[in-house]
Amino acid sequence: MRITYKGDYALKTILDLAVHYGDTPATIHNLARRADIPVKFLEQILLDLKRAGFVQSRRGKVGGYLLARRPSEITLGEVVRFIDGPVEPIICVDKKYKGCNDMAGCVFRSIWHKISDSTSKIIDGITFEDLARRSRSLDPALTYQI
Amino acid sequence: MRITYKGDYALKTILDLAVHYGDTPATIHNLARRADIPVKFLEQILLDLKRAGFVQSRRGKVGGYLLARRPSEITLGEVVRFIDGPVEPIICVDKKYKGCNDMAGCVFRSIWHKISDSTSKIIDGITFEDLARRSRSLDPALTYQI
DNA sequence: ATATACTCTACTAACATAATAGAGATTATC
DNA sequence: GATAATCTCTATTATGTTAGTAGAGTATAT
Repeated sequence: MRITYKGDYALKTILDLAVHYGDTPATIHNLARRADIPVKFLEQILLDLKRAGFVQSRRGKVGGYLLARRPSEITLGEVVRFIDGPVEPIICVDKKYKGCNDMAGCVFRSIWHKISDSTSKIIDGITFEDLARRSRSLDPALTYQI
Repeated sequence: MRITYKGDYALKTILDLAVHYGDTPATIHNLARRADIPVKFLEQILLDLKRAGFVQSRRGKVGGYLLARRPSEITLGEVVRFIDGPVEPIICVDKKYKGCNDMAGCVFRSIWHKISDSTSKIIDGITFEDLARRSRSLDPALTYQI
């Protein structure tokens, strides 16, 4: 698994929305500014996240983005997989992968599987409620921020 | 961490050399054929592995490649890191990474660190002697193969 | 000598990443 | 109903990485 800029930006944005869950919608502009993300890039990312059901939007004045689900119901793993793909270190299961002509006899497969497993255990056990709580305790100012 | 074709090929090749450790040198041609790797691509990979001290070569007739160290002294992690780079899922420590303006307040960092740790524990605890043994037990024919 | 093998540098096609650009659609408010 | 603020959507582009390919050169056992 590799987290790209896009993934990094998506996670930071969802965390921002989780920290401010219950508030008025956050505009792309503000989300971009707070996390230092190029506005036009974040536009696209938010559209993706919206189509996937992570966030919802409101148009027009007083518009912006909100989480579509409660922070406690969005895991880190879900978002990572949606943006950056499977956690497997190598896609030798995939039909497209030409490098594996000997699935049964491959001693590496069980190792890659073990790595996927341990990674999944970590990212699937963390929700954005957890992350928002940690974030608030690192910087209590966030709790009152509009 | 993502294993590329290059990494996959390097691991398979070193495993092949480990399984046949003590034999006469294996030619690029044979190594490539046995693992279904493009010959010219494997040439480059083996030169890299040689420069890094994993393998040694002999030129001319009866030439080929041998492991430069005992299989028990080469870990999976060493080879993976050499070919495919660090195991960290995101290089937010790196100076080049522009996405992190808030190292101290980032709740994700400890998570990425945890993932690197668990991955490292797996790949650094496995040597090519282990892998060769597993490989032989999966396909006993390999033990006697020239 | 010669065949067999490794050595080295350069080049390239395809794809992924990280944006940027610009026109369009919706809505609160005056 | 005009306007400003905001989201929506498609296209384009620059850069880097990956996965090779090409070809000329060097060493050595026989």
